[in-house]
Amino acid sequence: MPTRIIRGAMQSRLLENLNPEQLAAVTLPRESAMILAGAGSGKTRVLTTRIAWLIETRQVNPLGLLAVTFTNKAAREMLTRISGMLPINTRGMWVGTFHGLANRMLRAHHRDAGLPQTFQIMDTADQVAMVKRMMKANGVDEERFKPRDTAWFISAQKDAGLRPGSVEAFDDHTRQLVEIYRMYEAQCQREGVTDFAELILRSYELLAKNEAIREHYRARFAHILVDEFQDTNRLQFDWLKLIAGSQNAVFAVGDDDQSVYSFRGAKVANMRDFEREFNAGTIIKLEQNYRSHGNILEAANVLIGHNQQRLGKNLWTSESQGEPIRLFEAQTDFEEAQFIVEQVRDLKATGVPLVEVALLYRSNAQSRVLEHALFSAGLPYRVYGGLRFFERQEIKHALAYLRLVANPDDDAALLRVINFPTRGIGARSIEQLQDAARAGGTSLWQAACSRGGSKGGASDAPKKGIEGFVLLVDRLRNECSGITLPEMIEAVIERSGLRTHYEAEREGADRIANLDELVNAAAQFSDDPMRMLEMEADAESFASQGPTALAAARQAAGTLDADAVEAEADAAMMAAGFEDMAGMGPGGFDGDGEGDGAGDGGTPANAGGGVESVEPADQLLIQFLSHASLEAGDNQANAGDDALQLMTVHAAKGLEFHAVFASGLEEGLFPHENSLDDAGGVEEERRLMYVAVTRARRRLYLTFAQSRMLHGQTRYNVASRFLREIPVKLLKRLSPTYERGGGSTSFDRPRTPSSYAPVQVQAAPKVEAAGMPFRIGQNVRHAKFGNGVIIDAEGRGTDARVQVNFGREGVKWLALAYAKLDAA
DNA sequence: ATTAGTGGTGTTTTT
DNA sequence: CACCACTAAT
Repeated sequence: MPTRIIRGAMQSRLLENLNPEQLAAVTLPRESAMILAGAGSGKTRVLTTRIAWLIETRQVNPLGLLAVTFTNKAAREMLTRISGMLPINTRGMWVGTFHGLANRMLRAHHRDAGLPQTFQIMDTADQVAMVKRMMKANGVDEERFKPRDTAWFISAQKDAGLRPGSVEAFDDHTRQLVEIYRMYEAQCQREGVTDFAELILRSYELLAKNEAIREHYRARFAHILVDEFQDTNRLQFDWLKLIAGSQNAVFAVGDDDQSVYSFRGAKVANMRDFEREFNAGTIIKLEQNYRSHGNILEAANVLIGHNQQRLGKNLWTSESQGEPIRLFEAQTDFEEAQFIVEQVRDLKATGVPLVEVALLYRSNAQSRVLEHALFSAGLPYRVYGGLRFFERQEIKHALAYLRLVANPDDDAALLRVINFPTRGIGARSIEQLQDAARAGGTSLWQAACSRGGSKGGASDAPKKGIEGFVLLVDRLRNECSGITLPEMIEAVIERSGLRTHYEAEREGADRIANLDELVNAAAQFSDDPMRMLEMEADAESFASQGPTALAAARQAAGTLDADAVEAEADAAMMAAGFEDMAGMGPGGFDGDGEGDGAGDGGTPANAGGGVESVEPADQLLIQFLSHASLEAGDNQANAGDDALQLMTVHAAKGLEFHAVFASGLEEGLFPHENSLDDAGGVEEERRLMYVAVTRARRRLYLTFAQSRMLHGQTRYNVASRFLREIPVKLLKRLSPTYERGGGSTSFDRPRTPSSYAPVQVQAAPKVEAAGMPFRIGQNVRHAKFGNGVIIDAEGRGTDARVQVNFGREGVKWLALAYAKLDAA
């Protein structure tokens, strides 16, 4: 076969239509580099084309590169695009999220990492529950140390790479937190569970401590590519450094203007530090935007220009100005929703598919009103975020039973279901169990077994309940051997009594449906080709456990031996038209070739067998549970339908739409009030706004409401400062279809920085007929605080007091007898 | 010992 | 409003 000709043709096709900067980035030599990629500048394209180019020009074997993203969606997207560009099988490639890849590495080397093969991953809720248990057990004051905050503290330490012994505590409070951290950590180890941050920290430590493993991965991954680099935290930064060593090239793509995850430990400073710490030779800026029309882009540029802390970058487009940005001021959140419904209908009527329309908001709570309006209007929509599938309580209950089947020492799982459905085990019994477990240094499960079994004696009622529970789980475990994953879940749902329980519940129909959906999800997962990725990781674990283990694995696995793996990899290469690469070691540089191959061989279930006598079906179960933790799943099923897309601005990062509605643009909401006091908080909110604006290709709506129901009460807000930062010439004011009288509004007022106040409400309710000259919703002026709006009032005559929202100056109660307030 | 009912509290963004 | 912790009734 004339390989050279094919290769030449493919190469030119790959690099077609790249602009000079993109081309330079894609074809950089093997050295670390930072690509400063603005919104819509073809970031993902550059990343994936670079991967394809490296493979296609034989600079690297597909298995010799590592590509890291933050979201599962981004990882999937990358794999899809790569397979679209090259006729290769992406299976087995290390492309995934930090957490996913760390998990994969830990599964492969669980012994060296000090974890049981069956280790589970707790989500945030589990983590908080565990912290709470630790605090209770050790008599920590729950008033002074809130479980949520403490869990957050622990994660933050891990994100910084700090174990309890390394945290610097200068005050009692911190010392106590560290103490809880220490207990938490010990408990996790006892139970064989991890949390999100632990995956990466543990993986980091594994690489740091174990030279053989470190060198293995360093030899393998000649090219490391990182997406959304601005979102990396310190630990992830160090993790990358460790894998890269001094030889491997790290291709980092990021945009400091889109850094919106500092609350989760992300450090924009990592982008600056990269150059120095990774010896980056090159920095390339991608500034041509291919997404948005001129007006939208200009608005984004001006907006982000208000930030001081920037690496500096200015997007441009060759597109025309396009439509003006539409601005709508509603009186209420309800009216805002109505307006959006109208506009969406118009868009739909002009032929815009609803999946091309996004409805964005700052916080999940805002989706309710919008959903209500859309539902009433009969417009199909899909909400991202919020409570996701695997986070629903019925799903977590079912999964907890499965977790116990996989690992009975998982205390969190046990506590979740030991009395659900209720079987007469109350707080007191559980407490006794916990005492026994602590005394014996065992898991709750072990305590439950000895309690139910040996300690016969008195005819305790709780003993019966616990005994029944132990029996149930044991029976489930027996039943689960030798059946498929969906069958296991079916068995759990039936035997545990979950189905019966929810059938009896008034609102249980949805929950039953979700449980059935879980069985479906498991069936799909069992057939999912993506899952093979994980399978292969296990094949690798044999390799890294040395020749003896490898030999054992070969025997035990039957179909899987090193030769088969290599044959498989070669076959894939041949199929891809890379016959000259077949037989080449991974990475194209090293020669170890330690079974870094795909290992399904047509009998995937066998790949995980051997070594620790974990049954294939159990292996699948463990993978499914990891999957459930790491990818919480979407929360609504009908993904294929043409539906309006509802999501937070955070969730929208990386996406683009024909039309975008950014709603709730009010002071206190966006920018969010919680972010106003900390340094850099507003700048991060502004970056978030920048993300929202740059999602739109052709049409952008900015909406806000003067009053809004939030947490059960009406709040009177003023227009977001971000709206004022957008040049008026780019905006077009819209009115609702039913024209309300003219009159100035908060948006028309003089744009002094401190006047984020006024709102005009036409029919404000009268509070007090006599002795109260002001009405709720009325605009007022105060000599010191500036313009504001009345949001509450009480008393009359000389006792009369009003509560005024002065926007940036805050919300204040003022006594009319003293404060001189004028109607504005 | 469990459950149902009540009252207080607090709220961003997510792998 | 939604979630928790606590209390009173079973």
